[in-house]
Amino acid sequence: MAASPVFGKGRNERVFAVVRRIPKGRVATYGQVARLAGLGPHAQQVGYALHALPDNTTVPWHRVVNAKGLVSPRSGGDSAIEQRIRLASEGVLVSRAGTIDLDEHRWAVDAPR
DNA sequence: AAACTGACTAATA
DNA sequence: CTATTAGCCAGTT
Repeated sequence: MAASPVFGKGRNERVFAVVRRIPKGRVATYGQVARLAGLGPHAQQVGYALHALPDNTTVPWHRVVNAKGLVSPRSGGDSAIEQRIRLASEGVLVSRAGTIDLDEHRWAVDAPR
């Protein structure tokens, strides 16, 4: 075999694996997850993957936000509000406008500095 | 089986 | 600050 013994069946599984590794009280951006998942600069794929996520998933999708530190408004969905509430419940402070202090909550594998 | 839609980022103007 | 352009995959119809 020698082919690429990749995990999972698609890229989705890979994204979920990374999101699941996000520690509580911390948030990661789509671009960050995409990079860790090995998708490269293709952050949109992460968004699409979460879109296909079932409701019974154990993945903390609410810990994923966009690069602006803003909670994705999604399309006409109130789920964005739910996400905000979940984050606040974990100790993540969210501004009234929906902005999060990435400097404070950005999930850094190695934050030197 | 083909086409459409959808949770994004980054650079440029 | 906003607007525009280019790139990707999977689920649903």
